[in-house]
Amino acid sequence: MADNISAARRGDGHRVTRVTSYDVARQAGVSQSAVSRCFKPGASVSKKMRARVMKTAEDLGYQPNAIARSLITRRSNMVAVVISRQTNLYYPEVLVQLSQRFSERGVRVLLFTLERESDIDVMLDQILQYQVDGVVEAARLSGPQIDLMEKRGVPLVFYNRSLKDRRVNSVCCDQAEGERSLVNGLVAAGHKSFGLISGPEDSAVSVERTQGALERLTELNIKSVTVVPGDYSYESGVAGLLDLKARMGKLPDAIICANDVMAIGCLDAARHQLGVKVPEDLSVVGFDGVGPAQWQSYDLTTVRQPVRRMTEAAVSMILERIEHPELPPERRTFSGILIDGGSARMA
Amino acid sequence: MADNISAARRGDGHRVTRVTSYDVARQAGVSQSAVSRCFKPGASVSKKMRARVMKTAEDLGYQPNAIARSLITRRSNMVAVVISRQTNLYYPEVLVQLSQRFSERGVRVLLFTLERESDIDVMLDQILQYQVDGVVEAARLSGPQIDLMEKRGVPLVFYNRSLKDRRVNSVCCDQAEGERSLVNGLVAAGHKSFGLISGPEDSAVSVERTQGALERLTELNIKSVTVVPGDYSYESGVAGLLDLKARMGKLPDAIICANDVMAIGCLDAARHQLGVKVPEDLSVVGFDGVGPAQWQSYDLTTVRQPVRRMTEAAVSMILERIEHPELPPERRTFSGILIDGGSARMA
DNA sequence: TTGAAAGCGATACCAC
DNA sequence: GTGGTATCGCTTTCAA
Repeated sequence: MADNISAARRGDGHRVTRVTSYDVARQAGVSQSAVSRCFKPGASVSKKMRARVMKTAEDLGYQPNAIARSLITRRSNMVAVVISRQTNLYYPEVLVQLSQRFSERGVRVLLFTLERESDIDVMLDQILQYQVDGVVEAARLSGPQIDLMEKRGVPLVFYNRSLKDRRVNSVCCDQAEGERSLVNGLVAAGHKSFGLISGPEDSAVSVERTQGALERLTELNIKSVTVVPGDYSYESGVAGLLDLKARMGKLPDAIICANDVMAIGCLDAARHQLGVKVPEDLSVVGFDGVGPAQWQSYDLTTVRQPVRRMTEAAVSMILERIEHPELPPERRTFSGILIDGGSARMA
Repeated sequence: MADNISAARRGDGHRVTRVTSYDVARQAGVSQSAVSRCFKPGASVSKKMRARVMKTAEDLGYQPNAIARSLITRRSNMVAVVISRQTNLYYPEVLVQLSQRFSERGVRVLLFTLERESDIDVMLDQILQYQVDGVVEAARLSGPQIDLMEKRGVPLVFYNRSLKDRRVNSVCCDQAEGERSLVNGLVAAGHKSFGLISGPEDSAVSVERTQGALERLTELNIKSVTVVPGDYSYESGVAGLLDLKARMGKLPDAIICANDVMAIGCLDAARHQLGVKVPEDLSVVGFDGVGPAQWQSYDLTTVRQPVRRMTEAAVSMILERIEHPELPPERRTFSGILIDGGSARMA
């Protein structure tokens, strides 16, 4: 331990050990604790000391080691964000916003993307090992999985998913309400027969949307309703349209898709494969309000999720829970914004 | 320190201290080092010991603390991925793939998204503090910034950016080559006048694309070429088209856009605002090969980047550099794949 | 205000 | 194969 500085480099110039607070302390002729204090906002250090230490820190290129700090403070300042591959592909805005909001608040994001839902157990272990302060889940978790996180004392906020029979923190867009308003508009405009293209079965959001639409259709006494499966992809929107036509014998008056990307696929297939006029002969609606939905070729009628507000809510909710773990579970539900585009005849 | 287990909980059930290897050791009646060894693959532990330890670890819900491990091993097993907001919004595939590839190799991703390029200095400090083992930069870095990372001994791989006058690790798609092949096809098909919509000035990729196209046009002795600025967004594709028309007096034969999203905007504006037939009266080409480029409304002629191969290359390049810091800088350049869609007349 | 010393929770190098 | 002990780089009492 004689000379950390020279020992810190190998012949090839690659640093082997980093500059530590001890190095700074020695160089500045102060104690190591003093150095530590200088980097702690609001600590009691004399002006002279601070200036001296900061100067040598700068010279040596010292940066406090966040890993070591985390070990002693038991705060990693990292939050895990778990997002499904699909969500980021079809709705990248969410991750971008979350990342930005956390970054503004000085919190680092450890990213986990899920290819298959089955990978989640391994991932939870990883998340726990990395001692994140909290988790934002834009994916489904089973009861036992939630139990695990709770037992470990890791605050958890669900983004756009929540288990009905469980008290968890969540930020959601009101999927059912959004669907109901779409149905209301369509029915009021005279549509009589409906086709629905649902999303992945394992997506709670997708189920809520399809259920919401179905319920409202039933309430309004609409009899002709057919549901076909989809998986949120463009291709499944195309296939869904053809599927509906085959099953119903002819096209319905309106098609309600569980997300925008499928609606876009459906719309494209109607126009380009079947030569059907949208919205004159067929109305198509989606959900999400993604960028492409506004493109002139589509001008989709849809429900936009208030992503900015939702991500802000999720971020502050998790940070509050980190500060105050005793806070009771909270559910924040945001209404979507009906975008009356040109892909559907609405009242 | 008498009873960690009971001390580990407060009245409300929130864990305050985690289960450590000491807890497991005590419970299992073995040494703490033994516990550690059991969690290290390939360590010499007897079957009996391993079984015993794993059992109590399971019972207690013990997971090794990755932070503590990182501190002693000087390996965080985390890699920083720096990506611009734009890249993830317009081209989400990249981040999804990178994340997936790292995850497969047992490496965690610390995500940094850049809103403005100016934020990058603060971010680099953050990256260094968190002791990441390496960095994948899908953003521009200045010379001094690269110096900083090198001085700190953090391996760095650029994704689709590289400084000409610097030896750095990078994985790139050959932007210029891609543009040249687009130009070749367009010129061979008889297009005489060209409009170019460039991307953000601070994006090296965008500059390479526009330059590549310009060079080839010059080589082929095409005189009528106008360049207008864009920013990669759909809106700037729309504006670019109108801008080109205004500046040239009439529309060119072909428009070359620095990315797909602008090409889509351009195409939409041509068809829906100007009533121009694409590709009959105007050819439009893009670059990237994003999902929407293949949608039936667009069927864009473009150059697809081999994202899968590129992300694989970036991931293995950075992991190799982490294992062997002495490896010399390497540049891997991939050719794009020409997608001969329906938005341009090509030879 | 400052410095000495005790951890945080693991790994790794020792003897045994 | 197993257990003791010295780190890793920091924060945090506790005296001075």
